[in-house]
Amino acid sequence: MADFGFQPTGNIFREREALLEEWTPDELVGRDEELRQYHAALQPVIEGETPSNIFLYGKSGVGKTAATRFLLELLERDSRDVDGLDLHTVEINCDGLNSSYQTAVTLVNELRDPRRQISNTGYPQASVYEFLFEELDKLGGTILIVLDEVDHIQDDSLLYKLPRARSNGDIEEARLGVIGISNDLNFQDQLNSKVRSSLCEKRVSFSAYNANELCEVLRQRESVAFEDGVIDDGVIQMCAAYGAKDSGDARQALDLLLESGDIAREHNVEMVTEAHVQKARERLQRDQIIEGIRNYSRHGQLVLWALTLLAEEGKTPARTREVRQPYEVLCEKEMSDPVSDRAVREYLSELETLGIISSNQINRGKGGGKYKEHELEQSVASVKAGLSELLDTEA
DNA sequence: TTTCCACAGGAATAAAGGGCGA
DNA sequence: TCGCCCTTTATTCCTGTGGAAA
Repeated sequence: MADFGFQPTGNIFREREALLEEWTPDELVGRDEELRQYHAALQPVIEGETPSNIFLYGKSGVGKTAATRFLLELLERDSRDVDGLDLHTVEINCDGLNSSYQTAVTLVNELRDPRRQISNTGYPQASVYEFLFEELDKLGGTILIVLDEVDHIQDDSLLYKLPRARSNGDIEEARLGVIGISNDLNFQDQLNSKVRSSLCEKRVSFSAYNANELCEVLRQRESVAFEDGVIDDGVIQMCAAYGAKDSGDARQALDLLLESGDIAREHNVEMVTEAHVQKARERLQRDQIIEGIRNYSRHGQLVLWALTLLAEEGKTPARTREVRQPYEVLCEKEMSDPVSDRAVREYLSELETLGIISSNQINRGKGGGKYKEHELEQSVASVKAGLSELLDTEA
């Protein structure tokens, strides 16, 4: 058997944490205008006034969450010097929370003692809101609630209630401000007009990073994260180019740099090269697929598997009914009944949202009709690797 | 200008499952 | 244990869409 003992290697990292999402830099690069607007929207807090509700929007990885953490840290620091200002911030990520109910439960548990947590089901909605307002009032002072990825909440109920809690008499002691963060640029339009006007009192739009800005961001982190001279020429540009291609996403570019460093360390080499970036990209794509469909129902995974088989045979883009044929064969092998056409359409639509496949609408007019064609957005090898890992673990 | 096609996707509804309080 | 209240996952039904063909 191989020797799995742990020995320190020649470490290329100085402070690896600087590439992680939770790390907040001393200075945010390339976000000056966004920070100026955001700062102005938070100003009432330090004046001791009721906070504005703020809505941040922009594609993923453009610095919305980082800017929030950066400014809230400063705000908390400076608020300590202001007499009579008692500031609290609560941050939750709504990814995986589909409803107002689940979000309210998460907020209650965030505010409560670990011994008094409530479960995710079983309570009437009104009781959960009652618990929430009770906890907020108990906390008192000025409370900023950050709802990251707020567009995942599929109903308006909580977003309607929170900004009105004080005027409706649900809370008496606390002053409440809601900061909603969304990757979905159309989210505001989908909101009920009353919710929109209260939740989006102040709006800050975050534009995508271009390749030059991404280079700046990566260099800033690289200088902290890595030892001097371990990054090969071209590695930063390559990560930035991939990030810019992925709609100006700094998070993906940073993940890519981190993974490249990890791969170099695994191979016990002293330099991170472009070859490591290539390898890291494949690994991240596979992980993205696994993460995206980990909690998917079996049929959702089979639909993706069916499209992958078609891609392997060079039969993509494929229309929905063409995906159905291999899907039914897979169901037969699994000895389970296939789901309806409607459900297959729903799965394909979700896979598109996850960025795992892309769908294109085709209209062939009279006699041909209108339909969608789907193809993989990631390489067949990555999808197969991701799917087999999931299907094997579940088997 | 109207017709037609092939779906897409919204809405209503059902079934199954889990936690809570009485 | 039972009824209630919530969830997720699915089905059925139905309307809307939009560009080529008639």
